[in-house]
Amino acid sequence: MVRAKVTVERLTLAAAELADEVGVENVTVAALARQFGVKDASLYFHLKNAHDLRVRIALLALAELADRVAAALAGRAGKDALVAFADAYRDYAREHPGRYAAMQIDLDPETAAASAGVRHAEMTRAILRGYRLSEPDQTDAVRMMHSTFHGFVSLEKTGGFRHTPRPTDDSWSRTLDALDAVLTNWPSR
Amino acid sequence: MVRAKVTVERLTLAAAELADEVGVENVTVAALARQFGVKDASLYFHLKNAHDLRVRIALLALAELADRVAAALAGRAGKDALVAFADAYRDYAREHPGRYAAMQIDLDPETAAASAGVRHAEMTRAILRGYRLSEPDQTDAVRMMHSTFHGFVSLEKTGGFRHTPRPTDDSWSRTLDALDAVLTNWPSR
DNA sequence: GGTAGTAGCCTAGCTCTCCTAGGCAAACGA
DNA sequence: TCGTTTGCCTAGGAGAGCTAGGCTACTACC
Repeated sequence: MVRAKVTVERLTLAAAELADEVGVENVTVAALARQFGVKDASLYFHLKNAHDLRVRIALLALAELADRVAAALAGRAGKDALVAFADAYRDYAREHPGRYAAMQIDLDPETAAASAGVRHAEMTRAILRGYRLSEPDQTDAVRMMHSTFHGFVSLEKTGGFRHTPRPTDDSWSRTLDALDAVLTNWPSR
Repeated sequence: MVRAKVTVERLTLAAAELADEVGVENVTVAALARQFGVKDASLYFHLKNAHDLRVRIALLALAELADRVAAALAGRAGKDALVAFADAYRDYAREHPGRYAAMQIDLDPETAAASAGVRHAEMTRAILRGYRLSEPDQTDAVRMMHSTFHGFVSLEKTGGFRHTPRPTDDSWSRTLDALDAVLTNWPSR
């Protein structure tokens, strides 16, 4: 009998794929065990508990997304960089709805600090270098950017835009135009 | 023996309060039954299933929020109206985190169309009358506004802003300033 | 005011998930 | 070769979701 070579990494990856297919809330230890041809109890050798599994999906997703954004950002500046960041973010969320949803569970502070989430913050700030904003405007702008991206993607997914026929792609690019405009001309107090 | 007078309305309200205390994901038919001093199986006379319960919480929340926003909007226009809307939205989300989370579950199209969600859309459009935007800019602006509000509130709740010391209240009001600025001067193609 | 119907609860019982405890066997290092 | 560790197993309990079917109390109607 050949051992199945179950590792935390393989479990996490399989769980992430499962999440994209059936949603994070349906990612269950039992289902994962079935996929690996193993009893559910056996997985508790690798995982602390079910919540631990979801956290691992979240961390995987944060790292993957950070990689994508970094790649998209390479060699760009100003509005180019803004759009590249935004598109990479939205594309990832649409390709991996389960992973994206997992990213929204709140991590405890230490875990969050050690996650790839900090890379996002750094990269967002990097974009703003093209817009010459100083603190605390920069922090406010980062928060607004992130809010806009996350809010749009989130509402698009849950169908919040369905009642109007206009293609969401169009609204998305116009929203980015608006964001670029307001960053270029950030209102002073 | 006095009958407990369990009705769908009372169940939904109790469930909503439970959601605010322990989170929607922990709102269980069994827990609700315990609160009413009744066996869990009995509640299936009033509810279709557990998902039905959560949907009812969502619809309640949408209606409550629409009422609040409507009240906040009365007699205001322009930026005043924008800020009043936004604050009402954010305050509701912070006072009722469970209800707010329930609002994010995706309703099937018919349910959504019959919900108070449409009132939100109408009121958002009403705000934009102060900014003189014509279609399709208006739709794009509505979507951007909603995205910003939802994104900010959502990230604030899950701790997405925790890594920077700046008070979120300040970022919030500056974000609204920025939103007002970009609505006033919506970039033309 | 008796009686039929229905509303509203019950018990019993199934399935599924999460998780713990304790056991056994394969792989590996000394 | 012989422990030791690693990685799976079985057994089993708690709690959630849900169905089927039964009992009781209130309601309405003749």
